[in-house]
Amino acid sequence: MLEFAILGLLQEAPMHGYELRKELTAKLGAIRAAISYGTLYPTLRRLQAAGWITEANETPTTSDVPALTSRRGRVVYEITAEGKERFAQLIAQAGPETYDDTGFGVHFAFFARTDQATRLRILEGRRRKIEERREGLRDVLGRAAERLDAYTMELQRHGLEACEREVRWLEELIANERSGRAPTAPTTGAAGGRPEDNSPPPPGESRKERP
Amino acid sequence: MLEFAILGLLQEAPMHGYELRKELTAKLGAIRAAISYGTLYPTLRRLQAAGWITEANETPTTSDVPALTSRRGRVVYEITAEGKERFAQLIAQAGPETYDDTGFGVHFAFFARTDQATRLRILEGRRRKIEERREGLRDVLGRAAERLDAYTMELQRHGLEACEREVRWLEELIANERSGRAPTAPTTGAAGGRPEDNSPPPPGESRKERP
DNA sequence: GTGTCGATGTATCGGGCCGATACATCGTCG
DNA sequence: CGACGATGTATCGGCCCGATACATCGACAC
Repeated sequence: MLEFAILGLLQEAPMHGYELRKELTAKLGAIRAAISYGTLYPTLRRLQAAGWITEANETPTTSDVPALTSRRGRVVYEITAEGKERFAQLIAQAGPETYDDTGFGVHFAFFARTDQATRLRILEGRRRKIEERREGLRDVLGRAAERLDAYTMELQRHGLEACEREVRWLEELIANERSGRAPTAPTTGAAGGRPEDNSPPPPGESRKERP
Repeated sequence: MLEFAILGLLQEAPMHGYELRKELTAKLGAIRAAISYGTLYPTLRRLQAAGWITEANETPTTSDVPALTSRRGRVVYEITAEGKERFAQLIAQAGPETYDDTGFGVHFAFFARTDQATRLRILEGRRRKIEERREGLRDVLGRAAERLDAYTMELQRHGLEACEREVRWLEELIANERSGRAPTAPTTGAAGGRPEDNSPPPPGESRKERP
């Protein structure tokens, strides 16, 4: 999962570890806590060993001061062609982990780089999974009610409500997706229409308007 | 976290691994997926090594079929006195992990075995943590809006809404707690299923651990 | 009879991810 | 000029997961 997120972020710009963590936190703050360095640095090493990222020479920034770089300094990583290929492959293939809380959140965060068919497939898979969880909770609340104390039941009830709300949210997103609009855009005409402009790598950054 | 849940469940009845997993899934279904056996069995071994649980002889069902027990059969675990002490200690001391999603859920699921002061402390700690997450999301949605694509923003928006809702839920629970009522119970009598298996260890209500 | 299928049941292994910890540089403010 | 917080890289022990293997049992089919 982290591998996916790192490859996705490095396609926007080369970065060093600390920066990567900040961007990761900003982008995924809704679905998980800040990534640990104890995870990040070994993962970077793993990605580098696999050939998906490489160390980029830190820009000497105009008038040199070259020799002083002997200090440990920042290590800037950039994605390789193989890395981009790997990212595309990770987007396309959806394993079961694509639909759990973290996996779905990470995939969703990179929907702007995902084609519409895949977006739809992921949203529907997620909906299915949440519906199953919802049914499980309904079962427990119904059949096993007298075996559970009031606090446990309240926890299930709250979880059930969250499931129902997420299903509704997904329904909306799926409907939007099918009608070719941007995420939540009951908005006015601002830049909405073209769903096909999400092609990933072009230098023109894909900022969609929604202020 | 799993250690906590196992000790809590084994105080209700001795159980073998498979059964433990089912009960765990029923009790914690709202907050996490089913526990993996690759976690459960090593954890049971760890708890046993620590002296907090022991293997209970499966009831030989009086005098018959003795030698046949050579088969691998089920291994029933029961909690020890040290285990109960450990559980009480884990309830009392609240580290940072007590307030993250999983940690809070597990603690909440055993609120029926937790004294009111501790319940209140945990609920307020959780509220504080969620409020911080909420502020973080508001920051991102406000300040960094133009740096994010529409899907990422929608994810944050949805996460923000979930935070706001959880804060309201916690507020309710805290108010109930202060007024001395059971969770959200316009329902039947006391806080629990059957009164006999509830309130197991100390009839003495308020153990004062206030620092 | 026997085949096989799903539920029950215990167990290991590689690997991802975490928190704690350590250490070094830099700008700023008192 | 010294303390402090932000920036920055890195390791280690340990929890937990998914995949996998294997064994027993009742039930239902053939």
